[in-house]
Amino acid sequence: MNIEPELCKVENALEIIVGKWKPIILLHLLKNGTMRFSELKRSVPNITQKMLTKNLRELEEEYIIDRVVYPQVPPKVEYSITEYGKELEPILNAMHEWGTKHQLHKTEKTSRGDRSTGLFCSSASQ
Amino acid sequence: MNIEPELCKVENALEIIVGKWKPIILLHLLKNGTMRFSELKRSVPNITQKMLTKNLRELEEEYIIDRVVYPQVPPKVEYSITEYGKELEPILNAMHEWGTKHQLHKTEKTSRGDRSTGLFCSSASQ
DNA sequence: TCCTTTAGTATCCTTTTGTATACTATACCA
DNA sequence: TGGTATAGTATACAAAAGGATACTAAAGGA
Repeated sequence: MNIEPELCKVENALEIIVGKWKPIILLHLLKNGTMRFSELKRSVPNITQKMLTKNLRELEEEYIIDRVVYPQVPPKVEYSITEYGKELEPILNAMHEWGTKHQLHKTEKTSRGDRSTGLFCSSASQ
Repeated sequence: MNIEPELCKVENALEIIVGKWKPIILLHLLKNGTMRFSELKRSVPNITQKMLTKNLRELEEEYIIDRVVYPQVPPKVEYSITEYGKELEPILNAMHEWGTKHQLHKTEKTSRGDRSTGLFCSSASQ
C-alpha cells in the first residue's frame, strides 16, 4: 500500500517521449505520414539539425519511427511512425487537447500579469 | 497545409509536464490525494531533495498543485493536485498504460539483446 | 548535551541539452 | 569552374538539468 512500483513504468515510458522535441516530431509524423528530414526541420522551426538528428535516432532505437535511406546523390531519407509508435497517439492527442486548454489558461494569467503573449508560435511571422 | 501552428500548443503544454520527475510526482499525488514532502520523496525513490523541491515549485507556479505549509516546528508541508491539475489525468493515464506495454516491449528486446533487466524498479530491493 | 526529524537552501560538480558554425559527398545546373 | 541541394557529422561552446553533500531551525527524546 506504500509504494506502487507500477508507477515506475510511467517513468520508463516517459524517457522515450519526454524532451523538448520528441512529441512535436511525433505529432508531425502522425499527421503527415512520411516525411523527409528537411520537411521535419522546416516543420519544427527552431530545432537545429543536430537536435533533430539526435532525437530521430533515439526514436528509431526505440522502434517508434522508421528510417529509410535512399542511396541518392543529394541524400534522401524518409521518416515514418511504426505501427508500434502509433500506440503513442492517445498520449499525444491527450497532450494536444490539454495543451490547447492550458494555453487559454496561460493567456488569462497574462492579461493580469507578467507574461508576454507573443512567444507562442513563431512559425508564422517574423 | 504546410505548418500547423496548433502543434505549438503541444510544445507549450509539454513544457509543464515534461521532465524526468513531474509525471511521477503527479501520478502519486493523483493516487494519494494529499502528500507531505517526505512522503513524496519516499515514493519517488531516486529523486533528490533539490529536484523534488524544484519540480514542486514549478508545478505550483502553473497552478497544477497546491502547497500548504503548517507553521510547526519540524516543518509540515502538504501537496495536492488542484482541480485544474486534475485535467492532466487523461495524459497521465495514457502514459501509464503505454508505459506498461512498452515495458514488455523492452523486456522482449532484452531477451535477445543488449539491455539489463534489473533496472526497472529499484524501489523494492537494494 | 547530543541526536533525530522535517522541509527545505546553498554550494559545487557533472551530465545533458541546446546553439552556432564549419565541413562533407556528389549530382545537377549555369 | 563555381553554386545549389540534402542529410548529415564534427567541433566548440553556453545553458539547463541533475547529483552529492553540507547546512539550517527548533522541538522532543535519550
